This record gives sequence, structure tokens and C-alpha cells, in this order.
Amino acid sequence: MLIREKKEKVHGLPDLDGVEGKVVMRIAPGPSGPLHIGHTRVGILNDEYVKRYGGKLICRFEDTNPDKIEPDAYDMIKEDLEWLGVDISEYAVQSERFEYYYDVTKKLIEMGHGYMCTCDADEWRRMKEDMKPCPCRDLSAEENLRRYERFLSGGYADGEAVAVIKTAIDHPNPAIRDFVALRLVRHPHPRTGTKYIAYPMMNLSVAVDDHMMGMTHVIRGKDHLNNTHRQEYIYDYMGWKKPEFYHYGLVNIPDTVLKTSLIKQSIKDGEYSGWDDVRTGTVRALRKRGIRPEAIRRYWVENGIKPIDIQFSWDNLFAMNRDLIDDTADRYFFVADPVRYDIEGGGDLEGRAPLHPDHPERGWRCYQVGGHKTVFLSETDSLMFSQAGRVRLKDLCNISYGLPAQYDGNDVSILREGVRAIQWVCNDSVPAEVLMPDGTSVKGLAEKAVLDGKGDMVQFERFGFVRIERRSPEGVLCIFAHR
RNA sequence: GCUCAUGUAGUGUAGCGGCCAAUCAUUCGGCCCUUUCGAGGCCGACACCCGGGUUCGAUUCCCGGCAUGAGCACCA
Repeated sequence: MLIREKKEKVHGLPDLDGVEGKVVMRIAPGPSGPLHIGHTRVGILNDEYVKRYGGKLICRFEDTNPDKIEPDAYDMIKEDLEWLGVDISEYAVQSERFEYYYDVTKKLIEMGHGYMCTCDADEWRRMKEDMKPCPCRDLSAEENLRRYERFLSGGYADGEAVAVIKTAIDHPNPAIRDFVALRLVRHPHPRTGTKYIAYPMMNLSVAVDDHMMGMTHVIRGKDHLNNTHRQEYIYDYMGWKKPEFYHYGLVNIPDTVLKTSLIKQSIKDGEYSGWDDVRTGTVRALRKRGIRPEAIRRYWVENGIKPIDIQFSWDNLFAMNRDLIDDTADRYFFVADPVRYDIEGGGDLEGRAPLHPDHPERGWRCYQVGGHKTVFLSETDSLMFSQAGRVRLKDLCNISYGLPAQYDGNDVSILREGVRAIQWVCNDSVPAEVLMPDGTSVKGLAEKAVLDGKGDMVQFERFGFVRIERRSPEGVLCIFAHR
């Protein structure tokens, strides 16, 4: 028996190198705000691999810069990850792990791989550019250890001294030459207050934690390529086994506000409604608009982990989301900027339409239009009607232009002649408002049946998919997702 | 300036020396179906950065150029 396999080449993620049994991977967000669409890539990719191979996914909060911490971010990020379906096995917080960083720094200084630099920061940088060691670099380990003790116990002012890891002062790549491991910050930390004054720089804390937590594979953005090289010095000095490193390309996300500090300021100024303001690209904003986490996942999986810089495509994401919601979203008529028409002739009218054209079993919207037979058309359809002279009110009847409009039979076949079918609502419609991603809102009328719906995603025919934020007898408030 | 990375259609992706006059998705156009400009079906449009080399043969390997991006922070 020959069963021809369907040539269904779904492009999944490539296998990782060096997998022996289970994997340990991580994501390492800085808690400066909730996650945005750009952050979701690293979460999804790591999650996909941990699910493929089994093992652990650690979420490690990198809160080693007390200036940039938003105290609520720890919880918001956790919520965002849960919604995304990224399964975190363990959470860790770097501000609770300072002793480890101090310990490793001390060992590195003892071995002569690190030094305490008291030079002026600009001066030190200039010397590095010229491949020249600063005077502190060649001090004895004993002297450096004395300085290190003084450093930890508060004997220096902020900026007066730093702990530095030696690499190669004459390394051809200036980005790799000696890097700072610890600095002094007396600004209080939202979690640890003033308990610590010596703060690790990411290259120290990341290397120490990745090793201690047993990372087997590290996936992160290409912008960290040089950081990886720097961290490898620590691995080599300490004799640690290195994880497999992967660097995916940078993502350019157009037409959206992502910068955390900017969003934060706009919220403070009262311009944005919050972290979920639909004008932003935060995960919570996308969620509010009705973007499904599965769509975001599929998007990143299809993008892979190549180190090529890419252009983010909202079109592609929306197409994937449409795929997911199309089957479940019931259909309703919505009329923006309504224009009233009465219909003359034809007696009382009635009609009906399925909640979903592919699922008549879900039920029907039924219309009865009597009396003056008042209907409302959207402003743009009204204009089109006046020009075309004839139009079909979808699922009700045909009309020809006039004031009042004239009943023109109920023969569907006129659609084949090029007459357009348009959406309409009658007198018992309810007010509807659709919040658009650009911050504007479209006001109009929706058919009454929308109040009885259950799902939160619906399609306003010929308008787009919207998420229903609130149903009340006074009307519906919706958020626009996409066409 | 130095260093690193990358270069397949509008966008993203497959390809790992011949099966590629190049895959899939999206986008756009047309047709069919349809009482949505949705979904579905069919058809079509658009790409291997350039120049050398290796080879019987290169999108695939090597070198150079060009382009793009990133890093050279006491941010992450």
C-alpha cells in the first residue's frame, strides 16, 4: 500500500549542537518594565528548545542597575511570560546573588586576572584605545586585594574605583580589551536598599550565574556577541565549561513604541492609559488587542535563530493571528459614522445571517425591519451608495438610491452584476466604539446581537477583527486587532 | 577609526556542490466559490549583493570588494 506523504515541509527550528540529554537554558530580562514584542523572541526560542529536549528554563531577573528598575516589573514580566505560554521552571534574582559575584572577583584578582582600577574613567578608556595598560593594571595581587577589601567596605566614593577583568590589552578588537566587573553605586536598590554598594556589571554576573546555574545552551541577541567574548575570559580563567552560545540577529520593529523609558514617561504624563496602551508594542497591549500568544510563538519559530538582522512584519504576525481566530470569531455588522436611510416600499422586511458563515450550527442573527424601515449605513458606504445608485443590504434586501431609499427586491443575483453588498444596522442597534492602534477611536453602531455573544474576538464584517473589551446595555467597547 | 557578524523575492524563511531556471508563509494581482474587500480553491508576479578563484559543475566552499547591523559604557 502506497501512502504518499504530503509534502508538508513545516520549517521548525534547527537542532541545537552539543545536546547531551536534557538542556538548561535561560532568559534574563532586566526588570525595567513589562515585556514588549521584541522581548518575546528570546522567551519563545528558549522555551521551544527546552520543550523539545526537556530540562529547565530559568528566568533570571538582571536587576544590577538600581537606576533602571521598575519595582512592578518583576511581577509584570512573570505575568507576560505565563500568558505567552513560556514555561519557567525557576526564577532567580541577581540582586540576591551579589556574594557569588564578589567571591569570583576575589578569586580572579588573586590569580592575577583582575585588578582594582582607581584611574579616571575617561583616562582609562583612552589608554585602552591606545592598547596601553593603566598604572593599576600591573599592581601586585596583594595590593589589588587590599584595594578590593577597601572597595567592598566603602572606602571609595562612587566612581573612584572599579574592579576590572583583564583580557588582552592589545586585543585587536577594542570591544574586548579589559572590562569592568564591579562598580560602586550608592543609589538605593528597590529590593536590597543600601545593603550593597558594589554592583556587578553584566559580564561578571552573567558569566557567574550561567556557570553556577548549569547553562548548557545560551540563546541571545547578536548585540551580545562581544559580551560573550568577554565572558569567555572568565570561563577560561576559572576553568569552567562553556555553554553553547547562539546569537540571533537584531529585529527592527517598525511603527510602534517600544522604549520602556518613553512609555513610562507617557504614562506618568497621562498620555498613555498604562502599560497596555494599544499604541505601544508591549505584550499586554497586544493581548488587549486580541493577538493570541500562539501567533507570536509561530512568528518567532518561523523566523528561526539565524544571526541575520531582520525586519519585523506586523502583516505576517496579523496573518498568523487571523488564521487562529478566524474560525472562532463570530460575525457581526458594524457601521462607522452612521448615516440614516428610510426605505420606501416592500412592506415589512426580515432576514437572517449565520453567526459564522462556516458554522451555521452556532446560530443566527435575525432581522425584522418594519415601520419606517430605518437603517444606518457607514459614511463611506453611504457615499458609495449615492454614487452607485444601487446596493444590497447584506442578508436583507436590495435598495436603490433616493431619500427615502427605494426597496428594490430581494434578488441576490444582482451581486453578479457588480452591485455591492454592504453592512447595515437597524433601529435596535447599539452604540459601538472601536479603539484603534493609533490611539484614535471609531464610533458607530453595531447590531444588537453582539451583546449576546460569548467570545471576546469577533469580526465586524468588512471592518476587521476586534476584541470586545466591554459589553453593556449601553453598547460595546472594542479594541481593533487587524483586518 | 578599529573589531565582529550577516548578505536568497516587498517581508520572513528553506537550501548545507549537481535532484534549484530555487521551498514555504506572508504580500500584491487575476480567476473560481461566496449575500464580507473574511475563509477556502486555482493561477500568476517578485530573489540567490558584486568580482575573482577552487571544481566537470557553486546559491551552496575560499578570497576580495561593497552593503547593512552591532560593539568599542563604571547600561543590560
